[in-house]
Amino acid sequence: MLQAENVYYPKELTNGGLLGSEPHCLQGLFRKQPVEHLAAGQSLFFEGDAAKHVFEVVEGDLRIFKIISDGRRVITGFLHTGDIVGVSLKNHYLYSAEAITETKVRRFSRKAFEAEISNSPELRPEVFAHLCDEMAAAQDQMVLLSRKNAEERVCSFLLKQLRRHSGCRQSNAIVELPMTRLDMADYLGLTIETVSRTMTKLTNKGIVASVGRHCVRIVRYATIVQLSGNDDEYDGDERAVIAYAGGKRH
Amino acid sequence: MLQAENVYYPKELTNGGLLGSEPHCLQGLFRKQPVEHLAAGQSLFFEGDAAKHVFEVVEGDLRIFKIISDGRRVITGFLHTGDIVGVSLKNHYLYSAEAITETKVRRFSRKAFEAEISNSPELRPEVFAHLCDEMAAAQDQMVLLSRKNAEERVCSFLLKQLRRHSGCRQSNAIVELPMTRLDMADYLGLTIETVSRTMTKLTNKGIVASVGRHCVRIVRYATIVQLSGNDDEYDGDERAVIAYAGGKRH
DNA sequence: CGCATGCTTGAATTTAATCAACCCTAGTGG
DNA sequence: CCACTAGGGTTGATTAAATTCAAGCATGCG
Repeated sequence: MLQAENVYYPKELTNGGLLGSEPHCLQGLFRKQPVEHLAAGQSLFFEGDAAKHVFEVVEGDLRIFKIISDGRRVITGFLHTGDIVGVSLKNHYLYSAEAITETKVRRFSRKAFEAEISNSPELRPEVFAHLCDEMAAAQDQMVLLSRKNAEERVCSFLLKQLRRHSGCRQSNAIVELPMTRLDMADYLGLTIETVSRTMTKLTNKGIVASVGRHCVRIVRYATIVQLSGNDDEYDGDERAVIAYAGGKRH
Repeated sequence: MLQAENVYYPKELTNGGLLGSEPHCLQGLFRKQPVEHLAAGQSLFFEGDAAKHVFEVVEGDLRIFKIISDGRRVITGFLHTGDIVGVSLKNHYLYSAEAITETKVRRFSRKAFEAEISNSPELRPEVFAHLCDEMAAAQDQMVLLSRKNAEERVCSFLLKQLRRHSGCRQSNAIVELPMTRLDMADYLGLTIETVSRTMTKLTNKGIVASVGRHCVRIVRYATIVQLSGNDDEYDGDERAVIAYAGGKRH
């Protein structure tokens, strides 16, 4: 089921184990754990499995997904270097995780993880912030899936990828898309054909430029922001309140 | 902006204030707070506002929503008696909250709330569980919005409402729908017309029976479960693993 | 080279959205 | 008490967007 069954696990660190070197960030907890390798396509865990570990992505990309009754797949998120997965759940994983590219992860027992957290007033706010970010992302995704058309979805996605990797917001930035078109489709609630057509359209309009299959250059950043349907101009503290009246219906 | 500006707020309770009567559940924290009344349609807080309070719904129903650029509204959830709102965020509310029916709430300062939490090893797991539930609900909603058709959405919604109020899962149960059809539509990512048509269809097929505008009787529970597209038969610990192959495409 | 996989493109179909009309009910006021 | 009204809800006809079905293209790998 899980790979890496032959990896050696050192005795799990309890809070005692970190005396004198208390980590000040979540990633720090994983520092001493051995790195495990996942080949592209390999599963890290499955929806419904007992949630025994929390993971840090050391390098690579994964998809997080759920499968419903008749085989339809919904990707609820992608993970990248530095991300942590497995915090926001109780006893069982709510979703499956699978490597997209070759990937390196570190794991930490949830039990020990929770012990560390509850004993560290330093770390607790960080976990809380992590959960809030996850929640905010989920809400944005609900907005996207609920009310955005294909073009808006794809543009939102490109921006998200852009901001994740580089903090860079300029035109001419390069966005990596390690996942397949099917992954994108299952994340955006579209079909592979619609994603493809939309990408082509953006390319033809000169808004992005294709750089091979898994890479895109942002040509007109401002246009993408506009097409994404997020009022992203205002992402500071103050936010314009927009009345709910007479807008586009859907 | 907010109503109840003329309500008297007692000095906010810090952890000291609860000596000798430490609450063992989140709702307990609010016990001493005054009850505020909201008329139907009144706002509790707005997306983007500084998140100064956490709220407990004492009685009534609210909608939680976001508005995007051109006025499109997305309802990300409904709140009912006993629910707590405002936990999973950092400095600003991520959404607006509005009373659907006449509603009573209690508020608690976030600062004091967080102090209580971080000083109570009893309460912390409860907050954590709350966040996990919120997260799980968000994921289910993403699945619904991403891959379910109108009928599946409406059936999923009816089941959710049914389970929320009564734990009752039988046929012939009555489901209250205090919200309008527009609320349902904006929650389910549909239009009001599609919601209406779908409800009519379910009624004509004898699966539900209409009991006035805001009420429905579940006639064939099993059928609704089936139509909801959730593999809800298995909600114990073990879960069937379903291969991702050859299912309905969308 | 030849195959497989992933991606693109085109045409037909389907679902839900849109546009438009009408109905029902609760609440108001004469 | 009844008529009127406004808001919410339903229903029908038409349209639009995305899906589905189908074919072909590109890239990478044995």
